[in-house]
Amino acid sequence: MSKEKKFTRNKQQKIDLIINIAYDLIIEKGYDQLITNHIADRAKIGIGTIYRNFPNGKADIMREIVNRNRKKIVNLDLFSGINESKLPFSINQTMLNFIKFHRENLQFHLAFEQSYLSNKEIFHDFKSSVEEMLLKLVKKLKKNNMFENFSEIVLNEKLFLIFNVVESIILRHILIIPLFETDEEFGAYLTDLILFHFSNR
Amino acid sequence: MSKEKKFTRNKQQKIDLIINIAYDLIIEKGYDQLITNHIADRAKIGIGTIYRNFPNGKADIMREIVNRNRKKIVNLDLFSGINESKLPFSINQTMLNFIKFHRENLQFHLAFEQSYLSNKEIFHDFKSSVEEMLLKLVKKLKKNNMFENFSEIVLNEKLFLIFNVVESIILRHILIIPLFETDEEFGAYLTDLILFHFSNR
Amino acid sequence: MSKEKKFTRNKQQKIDLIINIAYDLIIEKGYDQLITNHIADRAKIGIGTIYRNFPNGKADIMREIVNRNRKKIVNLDLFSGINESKLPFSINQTMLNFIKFHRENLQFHLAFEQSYLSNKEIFHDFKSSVEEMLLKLVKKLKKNNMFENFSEIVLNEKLFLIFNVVESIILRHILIIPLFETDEEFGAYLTDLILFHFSNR
Amino acid sequence: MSKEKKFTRNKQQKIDLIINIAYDLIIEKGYDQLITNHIADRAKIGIGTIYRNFPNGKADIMREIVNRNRKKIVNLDLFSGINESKLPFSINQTMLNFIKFHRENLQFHLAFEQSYLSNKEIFHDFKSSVEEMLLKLVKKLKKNNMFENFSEIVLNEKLFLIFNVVESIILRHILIIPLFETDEEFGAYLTDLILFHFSNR
DNA sequence: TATGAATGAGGTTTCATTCAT
DNA sequence: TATGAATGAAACCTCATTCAT
Repeated sequence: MSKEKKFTRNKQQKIDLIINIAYDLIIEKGYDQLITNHIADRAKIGIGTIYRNFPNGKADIMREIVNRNRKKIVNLDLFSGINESKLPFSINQTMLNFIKFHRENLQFHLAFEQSYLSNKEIFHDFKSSVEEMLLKLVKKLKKNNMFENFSEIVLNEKLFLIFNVVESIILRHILIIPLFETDEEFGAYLTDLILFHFSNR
Repeated sequence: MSKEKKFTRNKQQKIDLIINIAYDLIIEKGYDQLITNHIADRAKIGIGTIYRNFPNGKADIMREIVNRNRKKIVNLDLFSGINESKLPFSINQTMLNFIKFHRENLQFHLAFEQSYLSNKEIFHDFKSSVEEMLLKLVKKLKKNNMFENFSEIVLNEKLFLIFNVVESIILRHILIIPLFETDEEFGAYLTDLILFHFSNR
Repeated sequence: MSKEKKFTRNKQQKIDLIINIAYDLIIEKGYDQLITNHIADRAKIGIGTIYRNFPNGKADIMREIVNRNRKKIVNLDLFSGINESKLPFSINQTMLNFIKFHRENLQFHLAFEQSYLSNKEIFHDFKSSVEEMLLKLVKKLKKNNMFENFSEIVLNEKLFLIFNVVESIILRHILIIPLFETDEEFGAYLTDLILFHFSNR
Repeated sequence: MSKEKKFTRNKQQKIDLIINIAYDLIIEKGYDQLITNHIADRAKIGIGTIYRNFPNGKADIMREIVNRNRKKIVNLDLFSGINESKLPFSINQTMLNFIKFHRENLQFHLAFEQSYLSNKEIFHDFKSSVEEMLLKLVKKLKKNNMFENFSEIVLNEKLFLIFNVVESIILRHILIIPLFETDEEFGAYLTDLILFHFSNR
């Protein structure tokens, strides 16, 4: 097979290209500087091709980006390392990872916030994402015989609350106002906070 | 009764008018739909008047709006009702007010978030606002002989953390994903959360 | 017969149209009254088309106009009729043509001056134009065995000086202050002046 | 008389202030960047005061600037040093001064050209200036018994031509395209050129 | 199906001039 | 008479979207 061989990219490849380039541009410049023409230029495709594949332009593209990158926004997988037998330690580890994870995906998170502030629809996908991932997480924990004193429903509720609380605090810390001087302190605080949720409340 | 005059001369009045109309427009349409020409049209003033008073247009206007409406964003006054002798109750009241307050100022908060995501400068004012108000709050509580087992510095730190944590959770609940079904439940949760911060941590 | 079409697609045609209309407008109103919107209006094209083809607007357009009309500014071809065997006469003819040429292109010359007084870049093209045309002229004269007592380099230098001197005097005469009452007198003076440059200097 | 004493500037002082500041601004930024509001700002007077004294704004101001600075544009005084008994030398000196003079007033000359290209009226004053100064110069030379073989009228005509020719060449050299490598060469050339005008022509 | 030239509404900003105070 | 706030036409330019090819 010669490397010279040029093949016309098929539909799916074009879509992938558009999404990837749009993602890069968002990280580089932010959501409000995401210009459809720039995407076409950098992807070396016609602007028409973008509109053929994403009839509502920018909004559709962002929606697809969010769908493909849910894990960069939500990622409940990180919580699956929690181990009841060594709770504080495993939670602490999880939190440190969670903080790190948010720091790494800072730009994307910013863009995501920007986009859903002006386009609520993007948010639907996010919500169902959280619910779906949470369900999986609970199933997994239960399979590992964790938190047997909580019913599946209660565990689901608890984790849902914890996830949202922890995430909003981390985002505030990273995006808005630093609340702790080191990640270690911050992680310790979040660990305490989670344990508080599992206490007699 | 004055005749039809081509010009009306009152700088401060014009500035106020611009700010008020811009505020209304933001509430109605959001920050990215805040258009200088629309402000001028609705205020029935020349577009030049806006740029005379706000040389950087939209950015300057938003900054001034934020400055004038800090209390709609931060408002730590609400916390001054906390009474150590009947802590749970007074905190609960405070939280209910705090939730209500955020719900009332939802649109503005949204606009504020939108604006500082694309214009970091606006944020400086917010930060110093928080710090300043916090200082006042601590002084007031101390004067009323509250929390005597905490030094002023420690109390300041604690309240800073509590404020940010509570606020980010409330905003997530209101703007993004509802975490509780009723405000009473939510208030109760936040109360517990605050008490946790005052426990042996 | 084509139906009414919303878009007409012919990049080069559009570019030519823009340039031609801009040229006309410059002749009519001068460089500082050349407004991108006016060009679009008169050409019945969208303003965006102008900015697509000339990203820096007016400056780019003027630059292209100057490039396309170099001969209306410089035109050393006129000098190629110089015949050493009947020098005074051929020079005189050349000068009369040169004067006439400048009078015909007066408005454009004015616009050109206006434009390069506020936009030095436009000038680069002019300079290289002069040099290039001069080189061609010298080659041509040499091929016709003219001015054999001057080396190519010396002839080039002499003609460069003569061209600039003559041109600046003609422009002063036409644009600023009339120096002679008739073109014949003026032509005779310029002829003498050129001969002076070919004398023992 | 106390230095504290504040006196209201009278009309003439205001006019002078406006003219001086406008002149400075022109030198700094060029004619098309001369903004009436900037003049008022820098002069610390109201914009209304400018329009009271110069009802046609910018145009009137430039006209007055030109009137007051004729000598920076024309300055035939420089020619009064010409001495028939040592003609080449005195002309050469004059030319070197003339070149230097133009170089020093380059910015102003540029602004002057810019202004009269878009406002021909400014030019009237210039023309009469040249004529008037020329008349004085001729009278002076005659009084010193110079050029006795030319009638006053002829001398006037000759000097008028010489002045315009020399000036246009110098301006081309300085503003547009350098014609000589050193001022000495340039001065020598101009000297020859002037002598040519005084020869049997 | 892919292209990208063309569109033009809509945004920002400037600045000469007017006129109420 | 001096002021400078106010004006607003008019300039600039952007970019999501359409559609002829």
